[in-house]
Amino acid sequence: MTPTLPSVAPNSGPVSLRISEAAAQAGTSTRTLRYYEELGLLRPSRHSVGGARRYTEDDVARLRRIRELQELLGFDLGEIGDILRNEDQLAELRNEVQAGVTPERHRQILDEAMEINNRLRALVRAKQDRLQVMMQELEAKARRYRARFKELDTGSGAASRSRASG
Amino acid sequence: MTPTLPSVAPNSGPVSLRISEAAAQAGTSTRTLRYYEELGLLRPSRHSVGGARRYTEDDVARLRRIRELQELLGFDLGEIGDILRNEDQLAELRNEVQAGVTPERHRQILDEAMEINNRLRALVRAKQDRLQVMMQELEAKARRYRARFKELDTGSGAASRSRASG
DNA sequence: CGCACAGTTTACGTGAACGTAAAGGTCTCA
DNA sequence: TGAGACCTTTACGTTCACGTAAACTGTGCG
Repeated sequence: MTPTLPSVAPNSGPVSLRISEAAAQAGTSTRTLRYYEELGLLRPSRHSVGGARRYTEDDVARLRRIRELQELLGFDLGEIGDILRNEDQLAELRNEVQAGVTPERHRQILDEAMEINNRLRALVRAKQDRLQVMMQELEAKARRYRARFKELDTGSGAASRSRASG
Repeated sequence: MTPTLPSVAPNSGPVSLRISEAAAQAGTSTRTLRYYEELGLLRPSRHSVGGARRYTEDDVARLRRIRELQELLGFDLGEIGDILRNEDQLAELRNEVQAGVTPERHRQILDEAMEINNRLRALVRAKQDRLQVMMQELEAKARRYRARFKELDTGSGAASRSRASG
């Protein structure tokens, strides 16, 4: 049988997923997760006693985030690393793990985060605009196609076929 | 000097661009154009006497189309080839180069085009939706960042810094 | 305990999309 | 008639993002 997780209690604490499960939840492979870890993008929050990677739901969320930045915005993994590292710094500040941080440093990190945020939003807007243009072109084409279908149907008395619906 | 184009008349007929110019207009490289040609994606409409590639504005438009499908929708060059080939078939029909085409064949090609069009539109819509979600998340983050800036500013009496504007 | 499956590291392989260099041909101008 | 910028083909190189295989370890069940 497939080995169950080292469940201390039947279902307590943050649910730990093995690597194959985490990969499946994000629609990717175990190799990909190990590769991301190698690049410093995604570290499992925990390990089993034997050293096997155990992922939390937050880890999976981070993984999904990576995939979105990659597939949707077209960043390479290096750029994604830059983005994530900055957010991690910010998270560290919030957790006040770093009590001895100066307000200047705090402000600097916030500035960086804001700049990245601005760049991302600009990029998203740009993509949205381009997609809208493309969509309009596609719709125009669809209209032309439909017109040509009508032409064909009226031109010949043939019965209308199965047709992909707009 | 840079050799001028074999201008029969100062500026008549479809403007022919050399490969470097066409590449520049699409923001890519000459290698890329030759590669696309190798894959059957983009053939220059004309050649110089000596055999050099000459691209029309339509060729450049097609090139830009390829880049959009690649960068915006994430297709690989093989899939883009499928899409373009179908559209080319349709264009051939319009030009009635193929006079001996049966209405059945005509309808079949139109059906294929419509199906591709539907798939593309669905994909664009999906991307638009995902981008919108991402944008909302980014905006939420931006708001949190701004709140933290205020925290910092009121917390200390320091002068406000240069700040990235939202 | 031992089986079977999942996980581990290490390392080489792969496909896509070009980059780049070599060796030569072409086109226009001076 | 060069000079020089641009072009050609051929072919090997490169980067990214993993895939895949090998050899080994760990985990849970019967």
